[in-house]
Amino acid sequence: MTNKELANLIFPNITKTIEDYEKLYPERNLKEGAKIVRFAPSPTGFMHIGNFMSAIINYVLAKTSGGVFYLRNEDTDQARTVDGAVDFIYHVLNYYEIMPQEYEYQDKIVGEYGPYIQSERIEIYHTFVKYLIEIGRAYPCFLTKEELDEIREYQTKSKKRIGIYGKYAKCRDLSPEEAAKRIKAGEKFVIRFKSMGDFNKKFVFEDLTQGKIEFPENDLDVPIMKSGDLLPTYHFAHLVDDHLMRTTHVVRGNEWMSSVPLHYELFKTFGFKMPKYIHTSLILKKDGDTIRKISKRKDPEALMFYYEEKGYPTLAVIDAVLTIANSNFEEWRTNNPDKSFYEFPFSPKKMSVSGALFDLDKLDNISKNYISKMSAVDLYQNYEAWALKYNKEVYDIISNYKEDTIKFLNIEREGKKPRKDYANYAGIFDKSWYMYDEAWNKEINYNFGKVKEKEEIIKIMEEYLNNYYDEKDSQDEWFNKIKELCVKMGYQDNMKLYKENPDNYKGSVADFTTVMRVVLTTLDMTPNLYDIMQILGKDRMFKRLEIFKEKY
RNA sequence: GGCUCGUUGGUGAAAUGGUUAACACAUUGCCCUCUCAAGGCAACAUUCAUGGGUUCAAAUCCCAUACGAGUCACCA
Repeated sequence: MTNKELANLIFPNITKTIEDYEKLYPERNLKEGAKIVRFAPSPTGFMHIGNFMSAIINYVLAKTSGGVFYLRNEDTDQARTVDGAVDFIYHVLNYYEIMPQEYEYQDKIVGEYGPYIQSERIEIYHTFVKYLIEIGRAYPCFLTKEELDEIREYQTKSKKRIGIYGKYAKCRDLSPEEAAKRIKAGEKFVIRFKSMGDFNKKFVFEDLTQGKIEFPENDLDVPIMKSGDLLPTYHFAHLVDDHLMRTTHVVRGNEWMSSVPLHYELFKTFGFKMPKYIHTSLILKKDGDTIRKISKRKDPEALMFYYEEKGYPTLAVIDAVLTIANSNFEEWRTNNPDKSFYEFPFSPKKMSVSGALFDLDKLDNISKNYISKMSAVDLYQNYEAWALKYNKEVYDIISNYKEDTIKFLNIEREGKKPRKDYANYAGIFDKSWYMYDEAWNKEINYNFGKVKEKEEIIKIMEEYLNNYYDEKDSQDEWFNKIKELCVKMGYQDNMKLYKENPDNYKGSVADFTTVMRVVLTTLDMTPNLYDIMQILGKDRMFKRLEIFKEKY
C-alpha cells in the first residue's frame, strides 16, 4: 500500500487539489506595498482589550497602505465556543467604526476569498492534509490520551524535552498497511505533521517588532487535524488560510512567538511564502505587587463592554490603545490633533516588546481632552445616546431638559481652554444632577464652608435675589453687584486684602459666593456660578432657597 | 526543566557609545482666581535589575547572576 492509497482511505471524498484552490484564490491585485491583514479572533470568549488592539493595528495597517483588512472567524474549537461572542465582535467593530472590508456574518459573505469561517473550510483543509499524507509528510497517530500523558510524565521526570518527537513519535514510522488496518478497525486517530527538523540546528527568523530572533528548528510532530470533528488545529489553519487569503502581514499576540519554528517548517514544506509577522506584546495588569496578564475575569476593563458602558468616546479609547501599541503615537497625535487615527503611520518596530500596563488614568486624560473639544450639542447627543442605552433614569431627566442640559454642558466650553471635567458620559450626571429639580428628591447634604449660620445664609440669599440679581446683567455687572452686596454685609471683596487681614471681615467674596453656590447646588465646587444662575432663572433659585430653609 | 523574549521614575516611555537621562499621564507645591475646571510655573530616576568586562567615554556593546513574561494540548 502506498501513502497515496492511505490518503485516499482517510479522505475518500476529497477530489480537488491544491492547484484548484490556488486558482480559485489568486494573488490579489493590489498596488505595491499594500498590506493584506486580518483580524482572526476565536469565539471562545468575549472580545477583550488585547483583541481590540490587534483589530486596531490591522485596521490602521490596511488603511495606511491601501490594502485589505478582513475578518476570519477561527471557530475550530467547537467545544469552547461561547454564545454571543461572534455577535459581540461585530458589535464592537461597528461601534468603533473599524469594520473589515471582507467578512462573513449571518449568512452574508462579503469578499472573494471566503468562506471566512473556518468550520466552513474543512474541505479545503482536508485537501491540504491529504496532500501531506500523500507525500509522506503527515501520518495518522493512534496514541491515546493516556499514552500521551505517560510520555509527558516520563519526559518531565527524566528532564527530557516535552513533546512528540524522535522515539516518542511511535506512529511516525507505521507502514501504510498497518495504519490502514487500524483505521479500518475503527481506532481513533489524529493526523500529525511529520517534522524533518533538527532541534540542534538553528535558523534566523525576523519578526517585525522584535527583530531577528534565533530559534532551534522544529522537530515536533504536532497534530494538524483533530480526531472527532476532523477540524484542523490552529497551526494548520494558519498555514492554509493565510496562504489562500494571501495575507501579507500577520498581527498576533506574543504567545504565538514560540510556534514560529513550526509555522516556518509548515510553510517551507508547502513551498509557500511566509507572511511577515508582527507579534504584539501582551497587555498586562498590575495587581498589588505582581504584574500579570490582564484577566477577563478579574479586570472589568479587560472586556470591551466596560468602555461602552462607562461611555468613553470611541475615538478616545482607540487613541488610548494606540498610545500603548506604538510609542510614538502620542507625539504624532500632539502634532496632528485633527487627523484620523488611521492616518497614523504605524510602525511595528516602535511597538513595545515587553508588555504594557493598561493605564486607565491615561485613558481618562485622553478622553477628557476629546470630550472638551466636542461642541455642547454634539456632547449632548452622545450623552443622550449613551443614557438611553445604559441609564434610563438619567435619560428621562436630561431629555426632558434638553435645552438646559446643553446650556450647562456649554459652560466654559468652545473656547481656547475648555473645561475638562468629564472623562466619560457616565460621569456627567454626577457633576450636574443639581441642575434638575427632579434630582433634589433625595437626602440633601449642604457643603457649606466658612459661613454656616442659617440666618446669615437666608439673609444673604434674600437680599441678593430680591434686590440685586438681574438676569439681564453681563457677567461683569453680575460680579460687581455681588461685590457691592458682600461689602455692604461685612465681607471683603478683594481677595488680596482679605488674605492680609482675614480677621477684620466676616469672610471674603469667595466665602460669600460659596454661600450662594451651596444653596443653589449643595456643592462648594461647580462650574461658573453666573452661568448656572442664568440657566436656573430667578424662580428656580427662589425654589432652592425654600428647600434650603426647610431642609438645612 | 527546555526554548524565546524582556528588566530605564507610580504608569506609558525617549535616548541605538559622547554635555545636567526627552516627553506625556499621575502626584505634590506655587501663581492666577468667586469655588471648581482650565491655564502658567515648579518639584519628582545623584541614575537606567545586580556584578564583572570592553572603551578616553556605556542606560546603550560583551559575559554572568537575579527577577519577570510567554510557550512546551486532538485551545486558540
